[in-house]
Amino acid sequence: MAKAPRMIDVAQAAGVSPMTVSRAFRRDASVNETTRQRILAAADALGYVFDTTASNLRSQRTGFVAVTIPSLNNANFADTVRALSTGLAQHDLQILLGYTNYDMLEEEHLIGQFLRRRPEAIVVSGGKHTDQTRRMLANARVPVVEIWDLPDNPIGHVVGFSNAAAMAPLVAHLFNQGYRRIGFIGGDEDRDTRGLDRRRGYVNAMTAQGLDPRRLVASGPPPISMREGARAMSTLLARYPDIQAVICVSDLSAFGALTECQRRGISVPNDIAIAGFGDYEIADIAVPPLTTIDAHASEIGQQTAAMIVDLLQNKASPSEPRFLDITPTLLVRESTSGSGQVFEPG
Amino acid sequence: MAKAPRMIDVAQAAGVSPMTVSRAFRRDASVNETTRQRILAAADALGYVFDTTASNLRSQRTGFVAVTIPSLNNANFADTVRALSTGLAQHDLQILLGYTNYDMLEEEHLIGQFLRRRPEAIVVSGGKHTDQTRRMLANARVPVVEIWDLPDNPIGHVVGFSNAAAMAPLVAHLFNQGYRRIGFIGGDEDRDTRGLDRRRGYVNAMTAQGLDPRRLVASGPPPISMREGARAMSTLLARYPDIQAVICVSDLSAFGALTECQRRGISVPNDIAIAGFGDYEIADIAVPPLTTIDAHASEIGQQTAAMIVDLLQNKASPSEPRFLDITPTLLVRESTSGSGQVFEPG
DNA sequence: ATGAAAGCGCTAACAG
DNA sequence: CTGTTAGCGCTTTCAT
Repeated sequence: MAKAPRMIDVAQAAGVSPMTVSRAFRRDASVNETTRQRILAAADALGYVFDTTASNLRSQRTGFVAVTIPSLNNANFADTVRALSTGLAQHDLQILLGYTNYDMLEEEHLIGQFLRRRPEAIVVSGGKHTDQTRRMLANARVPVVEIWDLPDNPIGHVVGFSNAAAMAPLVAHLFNQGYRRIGFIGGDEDRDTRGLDRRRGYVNAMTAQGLDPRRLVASGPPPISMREGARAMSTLLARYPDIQAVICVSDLSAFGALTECQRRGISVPNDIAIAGFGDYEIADIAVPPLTTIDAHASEIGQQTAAMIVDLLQNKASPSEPRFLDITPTLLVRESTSGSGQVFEPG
Repeated sequence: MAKAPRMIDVAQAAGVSPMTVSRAFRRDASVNETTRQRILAAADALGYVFDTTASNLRSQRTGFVAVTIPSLNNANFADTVRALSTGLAQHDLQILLGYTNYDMLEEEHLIGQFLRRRPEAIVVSGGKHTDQTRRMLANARVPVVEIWDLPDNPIGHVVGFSNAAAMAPLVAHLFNQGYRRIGFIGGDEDRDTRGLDRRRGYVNAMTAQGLDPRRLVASGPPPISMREGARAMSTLLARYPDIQAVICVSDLSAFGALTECQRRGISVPNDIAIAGFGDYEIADIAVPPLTTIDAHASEIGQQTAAMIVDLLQNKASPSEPRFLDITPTLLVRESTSGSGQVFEPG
C-alpha cells in the first residue's frame, strides 16, 4: 500500500507543473481545457485526493463558517441551518456546526475551539454570551452574525427578530377574541434566553392591554419538551382554575398542553385556548390545529448566508454592522377560535 | 490593527522557543509547569489564537470525523449525532456534519468534499451508496463506519440494526393482540432505503404469520412527515375499509395517521390500532400513546464514538471490520391495546 | 525539559 | 496560459 499521491505526482503524470494542477483543481483558474482534462484524468487514475489542509494554510482561507446553535434536535434551528448551509455551499463555504446545549459556557468553549480552525465567518444563535465569548468574537477579525435575536448591544451583524415583541400580536389577537385571563407557559430558566424574552414580551403585552400578566408557569429547563408542556398545563389548571387561554413558549409545549387538556376532557378552544411559537409541523396537524408564530427560520438562514457571502466578497472595505429584522408572522388557527387567517403584525 | 500573532511571537514574549510554546499548547507535552503558565499568560496578553490549520498540515492529523446523515431535522439522527459528538469530543475529535437530503448523489458529493479535509474517520448513515461513494470510502485509508443499518456488503465497520428484522416483533405483537388485517404506511420511495427495508420487513413478517401483506400505502418521499401520514391514512381507509391495524414507517407518520382518525371520529385503538417507529417524543405523549420501536439512536452514536476512538488508538494494527448489532426494542403502548410492557425481541 | 533544523502540501506572487 | 520560487505556521525529528 503506497503513500497517498500528492499534487506533484499528478503533475508528473500529466506532464505539467504542480502549479497548473493546482489551477486545474479550482474553477476560476485559467487552464487550457484540454490540459485540465488531462490533469483530472491523471488525478483520477492515481486516486489523487486534493488536500484542503495544505491549501488552507497556504491560501489563508479555510472555507469554514462556524455556527453554534443551542440544540441539534430542534426543527426551527434545523431549518435555519439547512438554509444557511445551502446558501453557503454555493460559494464553497462549509459549516462547522456546534451545539451549546443552551449553555453559555459551552458556547464559549465551542467558539474557542472553532476560532482555532480559522473560520471565515461566525454565526451564533442569540444575543447573550459570556464576556469571554464576546471578547473572542470581537477580536476574531472575521464577520460575526448573531441570529434568532435582536441584541441590544450587538457584537457584529444581526439577522433575527425580537422574541419579546413577537408576543404582542398574539396577545392582541387573544384579546380581540375576547380572552382576558391569559396564562403563559415556559421561560423562567436563565439558560433559555429566548424563552425568557418571550415571557417578558407576554408580560409587557398583557400589561399594555390592561390585563393581569401573572398567570405564569415554568416548563422546565431547555430543550423545551412536549412532556413538560403537559406538566405545566396541569400546574396552570391547578393554580389558576379560571384560566381562559394559554400562550406557550413553543409549539412543543403547546402541544403537550393540548394533550393534557385532551386527557382531562377539556375542550380546546371551547374551554381553553392554546397558542404556541415556532410553526412546527405538529402545530398545523394537531387536532385542533394550533395558533402559532412563524419565526421564518429558513429565511433567517438564507439571509444570513447571503449576508456572509456579501461580507466576504467585499472584505476589503469593512462595512458597517448590518441589522436585519425578520419580523415573525402570527398564524391564527382553530386552537384560539380563529378561522385561519394570517395577521402580519403592524 | 496589527497582524495576528503567531507562535513565534508568543515564544519571544515568553522567552522560549516556538517549540516550547507548541508543547505548552498540548496536554501530553513535557513542559515545566512554571514555563507553561508564563507561555499561556504571554499568549493571552497577545491575544494569540492557536492555528489548527498549520498544525493539521504538519502533524497530518485534523481531528475531524466526517459524518453524513439524511436529514438534520430528525430527532433520531439528531440523538445519534449528539451522542457521537459527545463521545468524540472527549478525545479532541470534532464532527464535520453533512446532510444528504436522502439523496445518494448528494452523499457522494459530500463524501468527496469531506475527504479533501482529511478526516480521521468517516461515518455514513445507511448501507446503500453509489459505486463511486463506495470506491471513495474504500480508498479513504481511514476507518469507515456505516450506521443505522446492517449492510449485506459492508464497506468497513458497522453499528446498526436490521430495519427489516425490527418489524417482526411488532407484527407478532399485533397478531397476538388479535389483529389480522394489518396495513403498512410508508417506504416505497427508492431514496428512503430504511423505509423500504421496514416495508420489506413488514411483508416478510406478515407472510410468515400467514397474513395478507398487501395493504400497503406510500407516504411520499422522505423526509417522512406527519401530514403525509395523515394523507396516507385517508388513502388506506378508502382502499381497505376492513383495516384493523396499521404499522407506520415512523412515529411521525403514525401520529399523522392518528390525527386523521381523530378527525373522522375513528377510535384508536378500539376501531383501529396504530404503531410507529423511532420512539419520538410525540409517540409517548400522543393521546393515546403510540406503540413504537426504539432504535436506540443515542446508543448507536455512543458505540460508534467508542469504536472510532478505539480504532484510531490502535491504528498501527489495522483490525478486522467490526459489526455491532444494536437490536431495537418494541415499546407497547395503548395505541395497540397493550398495557405498557416492554418486549425484547427473542 | 528545551531547542534547531527541516518540511508537511499546497498556492501567492511574480515572471514569461 | 504556464512555470519558478518561496513560504503559510506549525510540529516532526533529532539533539542536548
